[in-house]
Amino acid sequence: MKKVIKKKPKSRGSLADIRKDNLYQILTSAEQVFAERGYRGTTVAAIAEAVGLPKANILYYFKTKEGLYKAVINQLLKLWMSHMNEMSADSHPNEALPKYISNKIRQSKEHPNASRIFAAEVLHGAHYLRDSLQAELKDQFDQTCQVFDAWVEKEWMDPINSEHLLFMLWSTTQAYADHGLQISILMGKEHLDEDDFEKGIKLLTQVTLKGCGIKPL
Amino acid sequence: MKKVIKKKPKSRGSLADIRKDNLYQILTSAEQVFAERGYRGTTVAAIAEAVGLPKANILYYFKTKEGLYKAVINQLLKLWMSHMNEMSADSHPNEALPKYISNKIRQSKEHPNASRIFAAEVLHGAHYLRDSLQAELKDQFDQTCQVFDAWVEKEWMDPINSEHLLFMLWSTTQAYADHGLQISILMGKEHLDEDDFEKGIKLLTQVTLKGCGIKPL
DNA sequence: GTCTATAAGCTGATAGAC
DNA sequence: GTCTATCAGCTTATAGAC
Repeated sequence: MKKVIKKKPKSRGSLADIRKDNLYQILTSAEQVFAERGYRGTTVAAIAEAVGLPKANILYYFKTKEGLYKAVINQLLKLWMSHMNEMSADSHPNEALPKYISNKIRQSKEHPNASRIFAAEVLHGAHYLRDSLQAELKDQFDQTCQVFDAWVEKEWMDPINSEHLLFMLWSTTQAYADHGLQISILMGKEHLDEDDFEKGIKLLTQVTLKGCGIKPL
Repeated sequence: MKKVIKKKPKSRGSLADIRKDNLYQILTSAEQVFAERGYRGTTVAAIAEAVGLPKANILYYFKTKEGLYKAVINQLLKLWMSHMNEMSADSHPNEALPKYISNKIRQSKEHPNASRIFAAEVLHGAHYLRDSLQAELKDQFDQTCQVFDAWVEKEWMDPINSEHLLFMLWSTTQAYADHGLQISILMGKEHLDEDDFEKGIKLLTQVTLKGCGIKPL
């Protein structure tokens, strides 16, 4: 409830270093708190406490709560899209798809907050993300669908609906972040462990490859 | 911004009827608003406006905002679980699985708000749903996993991890509610139409059945 | 750059007239 | 049962001393 520790590690640092360091720490803590409580449920005071700075200091670096939130989600979209362009028309699906599934699930493990904030955004109308979705993400989406269609054309996989296949890949892999709590509760665990993520990767790869008629390596 | 219409259709109704009718309308409108804005983003005033009643009237029927929210999510869990017990050990997967997938996606179409509120709950810690998840849902989950294992035992499907298969079914079918906005944006549409849901059902059924090695009918 | 104190506005909840 | 008026508390954001 109360700030326990106020840290002042400003030794050695120039002003620019302090600024950079503070910005980084604020963004990191804000990501955490926004993911846990959602935009409206998050108070600037809670972020300040997580960082270990007074409230006014947060608003010194980011003029408004909304500005801080936008800064956070702009980082996230890049991260979220980062593995998609690894799938290209000349890569073979029996290699590219397992790699994509594995990368996305590992991302759900390493950066669950990115996925969660993103999911909450979409769930509640994507007010701050709509433009980015229509621009950057739509581009990536169309390109990846064309890759799938090319794979079908070459008879490397069964005729499938490329758009819905991509929706399937997204929802199944993100589930390990967005529904991670539900999954761990149903498995009777406190947290998902490495073994759970590996089993998820294995099942999704198995079902997806065989389900799309892709011959294994 | 302002209440446009104040409706008073209390003609003919007894007091009990009025009460029942108001309770129903409040719960319905509240579900809508909670789904759109989340728990913290929802104000009692917004619900009141949606129903067409003064704010104090909402709080007359439901003592607190939290109480109203709990009433809403308790309805949802029942709805959310409603199709799972249609899969039994003696039903054959080539019939039961397509039916389940179809039912769940149709539910995402007919009752997207149920799925969205549920998703937001889990996303932000399941504070109001945790007990129900550990009790009722866990029971259903374990039973359904046993059904899957029985199917594997009878060699009606490939050896698969039953737990993660169920997570896959949930996330893919719910996506048409939870990520519906994202999907429609990427497809360049205002809303998903019947054709989109049918294509989703077709792809998921195709990939899941073949991916699990289930012989078609 | 840092931080305390405070202003300004919103929100859940209640009192009390009808 | 219905509804207006209002209170008490919280939250964002700013002013201004250091």
